[in-house]
Amino acid sequence: MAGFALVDCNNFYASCERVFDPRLEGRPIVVLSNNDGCVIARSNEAKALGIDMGTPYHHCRDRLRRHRVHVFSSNYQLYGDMSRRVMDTLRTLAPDVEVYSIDEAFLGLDRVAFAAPAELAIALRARVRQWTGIPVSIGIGPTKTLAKLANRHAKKHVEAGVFDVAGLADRNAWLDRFDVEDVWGISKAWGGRLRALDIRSAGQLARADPRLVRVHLSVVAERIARELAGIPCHGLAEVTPPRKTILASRSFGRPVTCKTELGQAVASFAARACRKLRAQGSRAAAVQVFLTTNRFRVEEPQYANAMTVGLAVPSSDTRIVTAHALAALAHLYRPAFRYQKAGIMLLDIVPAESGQGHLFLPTDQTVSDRLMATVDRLNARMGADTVFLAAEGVAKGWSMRAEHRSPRYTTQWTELLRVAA
DNA sequence: TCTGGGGTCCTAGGACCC
DNA sequence: TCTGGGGTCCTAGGACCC
Repeated sequence: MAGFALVDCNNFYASCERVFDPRLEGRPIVVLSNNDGCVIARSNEAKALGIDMGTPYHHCRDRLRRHRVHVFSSNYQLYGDMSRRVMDTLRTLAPDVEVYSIDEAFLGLDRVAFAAPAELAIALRARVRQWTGIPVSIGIGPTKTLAKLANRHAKKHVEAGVFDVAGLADRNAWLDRFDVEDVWGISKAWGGRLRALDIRSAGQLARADPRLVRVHLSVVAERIARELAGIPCHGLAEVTPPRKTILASRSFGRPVTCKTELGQAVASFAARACRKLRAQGSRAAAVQVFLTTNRFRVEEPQYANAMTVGLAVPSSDTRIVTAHALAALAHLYRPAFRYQKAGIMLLDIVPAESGQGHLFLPTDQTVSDRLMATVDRLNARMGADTVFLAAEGVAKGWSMRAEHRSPRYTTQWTELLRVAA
């Protein structure tokens, strides 16, 4: 049984909030981006009210209030943990799972113990719902791109939430019902260029000459066309390769002008990035620091800049990375600007064990590695920010806004769900 | 007052080498 | 008037995704 299934959690963030507060069932919900900036998730009821994805919160706040929409700040500790539970549940019935995003997974169908893919899908859907409380939709097809499209169909048009392309009598006619922009990987911009070639529907793209698509767009688009035609160009990527870049950045809850506060923010980002770096068993050989004013405030003076510094020896030591990041910040900082965002990116990432030494510097990292491992263990066990560098500061007046965050029910001892008070 | 964060891949062009 | 050819590596920018 070849092919792929795409499992996609329905309105994932909104569904996570509902799991822990069933009163929200049937009520409109939106979830905001970091810093309570934009709407990034909506329940079906909120979609029906015409709340668009990506709308700035301050543009729709009054409408949300009028319609009694329940508003949540992003709660990534909760969503990340719920995601892990969903993925673990999928693995109980499907041995080959590629976690594609926080709310999506591709399954390989070669080794599953069901007569038909749709039977597996129905069983999975029921089990995920029962074990985690999260509703999912499942699309099945001979390529990832077709499974994606099948998922879209399942979510919109199938009560059971499962759809298999193989059951179609006329796949071309089915594909013709989708706009070309509905296809995974075809954005609005590419859709426009395809329309100029008179390719308007998914079906037309599937039937187009892939070489023509390559000439006018790119090899990436060519693969999409081939996949739509049923020719697999992408396999299942079960093991996630280590990240090649690691980014940690945030918008500030209010404009920041003070160099000390910027330094504390950058130190906090460095700590987060280094934790991710160590978690995947890597070291970084370069650090980039960037900062920017608020580009939406056109009446204010604007400044954005970035600087990359190399490390003598690849490191995952928060102290070393922070020191380099702060040195870069000192070069970048200009007084008299109102900064809105800063961040750091770790680059030139290498496996920790294959670290090349330094000709003249001592490179025994045992002490550093043990210290960092201890810090990570403490923070994992006792809660984030139990131990941190003083450079991060403690007041954190620049922290992002999160005025509507629900409790972190599953990851913080102090925020467990209260059944009776 | 208020507009997210975190990734990947591909391509073009310049630097540099023989 | 004439001024090689072919390759690799790096980087910036642009495209896409959730």
